[in-house]
Amino acid sequence: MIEERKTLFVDVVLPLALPKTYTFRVPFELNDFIRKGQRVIVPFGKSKLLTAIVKRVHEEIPSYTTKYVDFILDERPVVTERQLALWDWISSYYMANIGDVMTAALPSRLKLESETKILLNESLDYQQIKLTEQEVFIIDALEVRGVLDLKEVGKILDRKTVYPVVKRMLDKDLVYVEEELKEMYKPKIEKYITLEDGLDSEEELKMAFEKLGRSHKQEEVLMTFLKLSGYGESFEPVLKKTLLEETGASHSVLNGLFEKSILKEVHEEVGRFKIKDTDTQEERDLSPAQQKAFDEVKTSFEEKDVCLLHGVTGSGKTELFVKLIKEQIAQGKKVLYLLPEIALTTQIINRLKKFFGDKIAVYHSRFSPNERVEIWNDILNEKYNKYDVILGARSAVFLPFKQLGLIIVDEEHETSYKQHDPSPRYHARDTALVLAKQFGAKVLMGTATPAIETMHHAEQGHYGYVSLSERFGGLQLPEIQCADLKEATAKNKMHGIFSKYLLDTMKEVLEDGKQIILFQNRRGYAPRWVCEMCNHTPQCTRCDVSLHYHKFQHLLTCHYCGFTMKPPTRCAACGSTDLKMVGIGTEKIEEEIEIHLGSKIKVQRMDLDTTRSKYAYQNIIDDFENKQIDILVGTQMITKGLDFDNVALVGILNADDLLFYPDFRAFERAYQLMSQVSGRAGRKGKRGRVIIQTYDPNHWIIQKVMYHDYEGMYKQELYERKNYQYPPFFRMIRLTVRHKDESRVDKASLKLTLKLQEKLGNRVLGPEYGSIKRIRNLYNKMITVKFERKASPSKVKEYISDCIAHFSMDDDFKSVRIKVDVDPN
DNA sequence: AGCACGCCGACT
DNA sequence: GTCGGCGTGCTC
Repeated sequence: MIEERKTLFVDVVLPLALPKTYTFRVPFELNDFIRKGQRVIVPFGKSKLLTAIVKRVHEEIPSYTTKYVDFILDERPVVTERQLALWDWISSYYMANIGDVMTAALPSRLKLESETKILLNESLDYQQIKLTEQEVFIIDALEVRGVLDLKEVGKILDRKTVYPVVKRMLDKDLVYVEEELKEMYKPKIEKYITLEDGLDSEEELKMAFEKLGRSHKQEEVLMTFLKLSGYGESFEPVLKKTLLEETGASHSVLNGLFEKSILKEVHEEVGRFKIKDTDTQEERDLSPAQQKAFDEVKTSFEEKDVCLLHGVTGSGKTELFVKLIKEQIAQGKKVLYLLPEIALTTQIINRLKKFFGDKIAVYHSRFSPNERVEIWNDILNEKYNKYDVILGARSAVFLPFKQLGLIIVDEEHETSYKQHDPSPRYHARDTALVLAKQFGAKVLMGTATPAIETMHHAEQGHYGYVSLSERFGGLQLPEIQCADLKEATAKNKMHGIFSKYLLDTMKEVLEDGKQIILFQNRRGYAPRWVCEMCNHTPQCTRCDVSLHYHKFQHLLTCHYCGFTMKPPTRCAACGSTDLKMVGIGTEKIEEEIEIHLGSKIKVQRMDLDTTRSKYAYQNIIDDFENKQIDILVGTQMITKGLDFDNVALVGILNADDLLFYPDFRAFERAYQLMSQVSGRAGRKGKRGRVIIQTYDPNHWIIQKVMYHDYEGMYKQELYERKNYQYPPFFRMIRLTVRHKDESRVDKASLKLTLKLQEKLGNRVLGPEYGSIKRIRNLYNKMITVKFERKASPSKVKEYISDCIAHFSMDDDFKSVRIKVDVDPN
């Protein structure tokens, strides 16, 4: 009997900014192998081959002629059905192209493209490995040319489908993809000293000392080494540089120890040893307050899927999380633990690693593509059951989970959960709710200062609500005071940027041997270069902003497009040579501290500039913890989940910058930020102090911060939101119209607004320029749509899409780009 | 996102 | 006369 062959088609998602899926025909011989969720190689456009994800397999013959699927990359799907459903949700809710969602969701290593370049793995001896004929061809070519892209590989092999070959070679580690190589060689290598292998016991170490004989220098170096490495407790290799500095010994002394096989030199990526893992920690009993909260969370989960844990800073939310996670693990379920900006939260990672050892995986965008695919695959192949807990930043919601039981959203209020720039502009907290729903999993949100929206959901009974208002160990909340800058200025009591009150308190605290954190908001007071004659400030050539001055590099830079220039010697406007620097950047604060407190005080800045490298952040934290720094000066960054024991004072240099800027969330954020910063003061023993410098000490937000009155802040703010029709009562969608021609932006945005208003009426606001009129040479105007929460969001979105489509038909506006941001921050 | 097709300025 | 500028449209 002849079985009829089926003609199969697949709808695939392409990793491009395309709104829809594309249909390809499946070659008969692949009929039995094609599966939803697999990666396939498809020809696209004139000469491109792309990695696509199969979204649907079907037999519906399209009205157009299709191309054929070139190759199936995977035996089994790499994207689960649930993930595809989540992609769809994100795509429709956030009005993003499905292709953009794929780009964001899939680790780059899973996306081979025809321009992907491969390089030889130099560390292999090819003579020793059995190679196929094709592999020999490619390796020979690579030895001559160094790099080949996949098209070139195709030419060498004289065939179109090169992926199977290349993929096998990648799997066998014969070759690397170019970006992986970059990752491999990018890390700075530093020399560390550690004990020679086999010197594990004290016995053996004793023998080593005997071997030294009368060499006092060597003995001294070894002793210092043991001290620095924390021998006996938490042993860690010591930086070679540190050891030599510390002992003042010459290199030859160290060489002596190498020769005697006592110490050895290892070359490691900077900071590699900083992550302490595997020394697991026994969990501590919960305090009565914690236990009560824990029980309440569990009770709430019996009825509701989502619970808000409102716990003041230092109340020990983490321990509670740990206990909940353990329960999930015991039931064979996995847990996703979301954090706002993972690079800033190594402390939490380390703490959790102590509890879960290597059953915890960390996933975020700073990891190399290799590491990311590894974690992806380990989660996908549940039979390995490698990880129980996934700790990650927002992109971790895209992992191929199988058995999710609980999602923890830590610091739920953080705005960095919302992806701002490339589309999809998704909110990881809200996406996590959808993800949890797919699994029937629970969501626990933890924060000391819930977002107004979240609190409102809790109040409405959509979420459970558990409060943990007692700080662990009976610690008191810090005492918060204001320094009235208006008064201080009038009475001539300002010392540069410091009020006399703050300065005096700082002196007091330092004399006491305690540490200080100074907080400076970046907004507004960035250091600039200004002409004394005409007040002109150098501007970015591509954006309508003043350039910021970086003293260290002596450069003016644009924070929007990255443009840099040397500070001019004469004013571009009037030609004067009288130029000066103004503004309080963290650099300036550093100088002022030196002026007012002397140069002996050790100050460290912590901002985007000083933490650019992968481990710089952790190094600063460590130094501060080890009391090598007296005063830590920083921006937002220092507010995030850092626990220091010795900080007696937190100073907020100018609170007004936080308060007065045009954004409906300004007050909420100011409150969150100030209480978050305040929480850094006083951990063990004494009550911490916080001094807020402001021109308006009676401002209601400042008052709420001073009295730790979240409840009051929430009520007041909710009232305002209701009055002015903002979230949580109204939904918002922001459209940005962009073009390099200013008048065209004006006309286009007006036309679009009018079109939108046809049906939405006064729910459409704008168009108006944003705070920065021009970015990267593009003028941008914003239109905001606000609509009632009870209205159908999908209908409104559909209408907006129609308006945009209709508007783009106009010849004048074809090149005008429109960006859509649903639930903008 | 690329890439080709297509219509207007400074060069041999 | 041509080379090439980037504006616009399409990709199963």
